[in-house]
Amino acid sequence: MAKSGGGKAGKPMRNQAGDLLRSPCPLACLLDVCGDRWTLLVIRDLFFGRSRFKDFCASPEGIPTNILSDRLNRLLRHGLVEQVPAADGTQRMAYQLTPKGRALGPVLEAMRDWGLKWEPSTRLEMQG
Amino acid sequence: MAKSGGGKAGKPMRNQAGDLLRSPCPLACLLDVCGDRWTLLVIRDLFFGRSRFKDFCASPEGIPTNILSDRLNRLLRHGLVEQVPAADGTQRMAYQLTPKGRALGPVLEAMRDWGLKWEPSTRLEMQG
DNA sequence: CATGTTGCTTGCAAAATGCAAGTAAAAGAC
DNA sequence: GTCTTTTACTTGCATTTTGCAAGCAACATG
Repeated sequence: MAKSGGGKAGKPMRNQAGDLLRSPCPLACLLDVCGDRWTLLVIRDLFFGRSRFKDFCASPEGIPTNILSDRLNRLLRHGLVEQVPAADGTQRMAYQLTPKGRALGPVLEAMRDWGLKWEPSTRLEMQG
Repeated sequence: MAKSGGGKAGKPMRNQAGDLLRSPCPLACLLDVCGDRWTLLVIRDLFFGRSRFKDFCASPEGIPTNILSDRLNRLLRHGLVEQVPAADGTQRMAYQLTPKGRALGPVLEAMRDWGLKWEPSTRLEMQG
């Protein structure tokens, strides 16, 4: 019997961060970056204009700080997020979406719309 | 100092499957159902017309069978997938999307479009 | 009935997660 | 400048999830 999984031939494909792809499927590739319970919530917060570590921590879901640190680094590595000097005049750095990260807008909108329609206990909050 | 995370008051909110919500955010709610590296690939396969356990196993990403079993049960529990008698005349059951599951179409499309645009090593395959 | 296929479950090692605590640089108060 | 607080993390560790291989029972096929 032929092996079912894995790329069948040629050189192994990699995403923009250099990680091996499970398959050439664009969906699978995105899931390797954002396929967990936290990453898209950080991206949501970035869309809401939040830009600092503490801001992400303050979101109602309560992401653990070690997870947040890991996810921000992954997003930096994959080029969805970049760091810039904070706008408040301090020495701190702020996180913001790159064009590649902002391009997830339609994904977040579609997911939000699904939730609002099919999970009645959800609602939009006044955040951002 | 006020606690940053968690629902602040009232009764705990739950999704349609009865699980506690991390927050009222529709995005967070969807991620509690589909927020991992495999679930949306199963849903993708269902959109492609695949309906049997072995079909999902045969996808190029190679989902482990215990994970597949767990994810199918979760999707059943949340009402995104249902089981019906298989169309091939045998005694077996087939999985198929409910309207709630099919409503994820726009999410998958947006994710696919993102991957095709921003991860050049991905492509649509002739599957389905 | 013998053999292969399908749809799982089980066992277990490895990895990821979640929580609390610790830390160091920067900012603000005095 | 010194003291205190805030910010942005890291570390340790217990718990949970994942991934792989194997096992197995119901069904299908010849």
